[in-house]
Amino acid sequence: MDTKTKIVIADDHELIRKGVHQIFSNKGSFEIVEAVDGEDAITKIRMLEPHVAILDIEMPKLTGFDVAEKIHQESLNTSVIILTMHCDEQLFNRAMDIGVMGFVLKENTVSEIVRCMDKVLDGKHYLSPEISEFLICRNNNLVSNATDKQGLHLLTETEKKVLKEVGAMKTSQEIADHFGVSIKTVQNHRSNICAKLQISGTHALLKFAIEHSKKI
Amino acid sequence: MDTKTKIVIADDHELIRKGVHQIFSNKGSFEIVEAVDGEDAITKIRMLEPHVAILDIEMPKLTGFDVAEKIHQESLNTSVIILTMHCDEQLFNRAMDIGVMGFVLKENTVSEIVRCMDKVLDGKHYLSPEISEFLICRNNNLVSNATDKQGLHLLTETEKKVLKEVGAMKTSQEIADHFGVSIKTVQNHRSNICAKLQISGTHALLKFAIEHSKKI
DNA sequence: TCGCGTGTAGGTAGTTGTGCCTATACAATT
DNA sequence: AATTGTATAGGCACAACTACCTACACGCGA
Repeated sequence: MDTKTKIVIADDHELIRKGVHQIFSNKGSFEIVEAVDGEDAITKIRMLEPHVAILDIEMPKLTGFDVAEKIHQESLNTSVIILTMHCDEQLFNRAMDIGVMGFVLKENTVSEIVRCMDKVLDGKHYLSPEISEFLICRNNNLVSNATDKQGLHLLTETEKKVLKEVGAMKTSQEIADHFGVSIKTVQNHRSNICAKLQISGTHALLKFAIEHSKKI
Repeated sequence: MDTKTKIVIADDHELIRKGVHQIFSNKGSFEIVEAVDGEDAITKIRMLEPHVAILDIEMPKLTGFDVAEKIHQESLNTSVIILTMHCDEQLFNRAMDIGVMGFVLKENTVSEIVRCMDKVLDGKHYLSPEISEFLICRNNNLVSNATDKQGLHLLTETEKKVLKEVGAMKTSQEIADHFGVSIKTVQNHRSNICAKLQISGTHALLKFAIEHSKKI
């Protein structure tokens, strides 16, 4: 049985790689692979499919975000920890959108990286406290997202009510019963909503409704 | 000129009060006042209007939340740091709703409290990384309870990969193409996943996948 | 009054996913 | 050698949603 936790460390600075390598090689059951740039990283991640990939953002050829996006697109079973020097809100937001599990600053202590690894291996998120500020901003800004509102404000009240029920995982029939109308009416509303939101596909509306349920 | 930073420490445990007191009295320019319960705290905060109030949640007479709410209602110019033993999602959400600036666990290190104080005095938020998970859940409007994970660990690797793709809004056909297998295989995986997760209904799996997409 | 948006309702066809079967192949375990 | 778990693949009936149509009633503004 291979009980070792596989991790890939990608950073173009050898010092950082060695430092992280040192931290976890001292901790026992880790199988550690280093990558010197983004392409090297994604190649090794594809091969090994490690439990965790620790990625620098600024690397030659591919950024850490590019690598994280590929991991996500290819549905690789690898959690991403971003290790960066920059405490920057845009960078952080991009990381959250891609779905990284950890975000640690290089200025943080060694114990921070270890705690992050523990949490991520436990399937949880870990953010350096320095950047929790950004997450709170993100949290408070949820309602006023320009692109989302463009679509939503086009909807009539009835359509919004229907969309709300769709987001609550109700079928068209259930919605029709709830409002005392025909199922065809509900289906028409759904079609019209799709058209206004410019979405198509079998379950695009359901996904939209779930993701925006709090804003409707 | 009074250049000292005024802080009030409210906790019914003397040991905690003395500990925090010690930390900041060693750091120089702090004027520190202790309070033994919630009523004592709000009285002293009204009088002094300190820059920061460090509040325990569980205190006699008034909880830390009650005190924080009064501070907010009376528009006192005092930032609140909640210092608690419990890493609890409900408590955290309540704190965020009231508008506290800091949330630190007693199990955290001393340096954590100092960093928190620095950030809050700088007008920023500070959250213990242990609870950033809750904020992400809050952000994503997710529920992170144990029952979810109990289901997830039953899944095989292939099933997890399929579930991941489902959460990315891919159809069975697209997933089949992506993995180079038959659509029937994918549909079988979906059925098996539904059975293991004990969910049923036309779109229950899609909803589950979307809501848990970050954890798969 | 005419047009437009809105809410209502129906038709038909096609796609997608579920539920419930069978079945084969392979690996690990018993 | 038999069993179990996993991944693979197919059949069939049914449910749910989409896509693209028509149609009518109502109210509001030009």
